[in-house]
Amino acid sequence: MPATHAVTFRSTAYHGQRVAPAESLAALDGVGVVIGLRRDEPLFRPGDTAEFYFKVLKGAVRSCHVLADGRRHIGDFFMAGDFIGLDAGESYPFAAEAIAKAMLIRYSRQKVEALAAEEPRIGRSLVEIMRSRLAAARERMLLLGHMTAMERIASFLLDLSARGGDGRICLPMTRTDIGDYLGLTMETVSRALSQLKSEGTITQQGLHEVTIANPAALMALFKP
Amino acid sequence: MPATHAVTFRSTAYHGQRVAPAESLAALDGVGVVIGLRRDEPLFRPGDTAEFYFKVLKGAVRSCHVLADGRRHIGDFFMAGDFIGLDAGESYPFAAEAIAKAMLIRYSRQKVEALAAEEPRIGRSLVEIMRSRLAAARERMLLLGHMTAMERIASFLLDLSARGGDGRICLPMTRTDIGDYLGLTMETVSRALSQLKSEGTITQQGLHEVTIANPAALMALFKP
DNA sequence: CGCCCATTTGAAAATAATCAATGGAAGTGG
DNA sequence: CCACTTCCATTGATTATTTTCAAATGGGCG
Repeated sequence: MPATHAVTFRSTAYHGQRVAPAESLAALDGVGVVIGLRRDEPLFRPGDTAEFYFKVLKGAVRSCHVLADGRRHIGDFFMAGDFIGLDAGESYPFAAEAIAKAMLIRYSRQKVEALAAEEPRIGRSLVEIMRSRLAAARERMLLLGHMTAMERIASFLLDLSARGGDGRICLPMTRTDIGDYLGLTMETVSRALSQLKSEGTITQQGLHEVTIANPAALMALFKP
Repeated sequence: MPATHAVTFRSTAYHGQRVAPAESLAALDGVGVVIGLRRDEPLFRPGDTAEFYFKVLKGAVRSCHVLADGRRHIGDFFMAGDFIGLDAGESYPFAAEAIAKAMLIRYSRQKVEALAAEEPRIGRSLVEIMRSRLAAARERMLLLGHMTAMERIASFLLDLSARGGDGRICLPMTRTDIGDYLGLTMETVSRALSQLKSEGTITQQGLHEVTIANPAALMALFKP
């Protein structure tokens, strides 16, 4: 298999600064298997033995947790370049499902751990990645605990924009997904987006793509 | 210095299962300095170089983040046995202050990292601790994003009870602290506690100590 | 091309925040 | 050691934001 999946190796930090790409993890390339998923197809279920790590190549994946009474929480959206499962223990504590048609690499966790044991740099990269995850988690707790609906949406859009690269933001997930990620209802998400649209802060190109027309206005809404 | 601080070495997981004590970290004992803090005295401020790790021996510490408009978020309450700073990068991303008179051990971070570099088991313990922190963070995101006020309070009490050991729960922090930790106002916290008291689910021994009279009732409120 | 499902929008209801006043505990200084 | 002062907690009334319920619109996929 050519170097297709050796090229980009982004950190999986969501909010906050991106850590330096863990170059030492490049040692992992070549030990992975490519797999494909259809929309809504599960990658794994909660409680499954955490035998693998994954990296998203194309498409998007969500991690989610469903409560006894049906409420659903989405822990993360994983886009191209993001890792899944690095922070699992014995088994995965949540489910992972494809949001849209997706392609991933699957790494044997055992092999990675073995590499980490004999090559301290890999172990350190893992720690670095986990640090950045924790930083992201802290920021998201702040968001979920203390921000208004509009602030959450603004933060979400800025975040995706920072990850996606240019101005066009791709939103492969549904409004319900976004709501379950931000602790809001679908309706509230929709209303917030509509308001941003009517104020001219964002423009919409189809349901699943928006552009930030006025970044300053968005940033003014989100003040950490 | 005697083995006073080699005795208990609890994981710092907040919610969720406790990981096995990281025995290999016992190698750290003997390299720490004991320090004391008065009520509200800062341990460090956001942006300070993260030169040290700390372990709480006695008392309690909070980590907090103040937004531009004055809203305050408390990231964690650290009680006896808990570690502070393990997940920091170059500098601390938040402030840490004593909630009540506290005693801690201060470890040189450099020394710990050096130990970790030559002794993979220590590195692995760090990863384990961070894994459990991430698991706790995930659970708290779920809480902050999808739980009602009463559910948050129930979870908080059960959590403290699990950490504290026996039935008596010590609440050294103010109601405002609890609110800032759970994403609620002081008044909402107070009302929820009053309701639990009037229902006979908890009893109160002074402002800063409660007992769970009916654990089943609390657990019924908190359903993950 | 047509059906189905996600989205949008509106109106009503609920939860928690805010505003406000009282009561009580802890800590200070004489 | 006691009294004073200050801060914290409690409780009540009101307001605001978000959820819930409901209907209509529109896009995307087969």
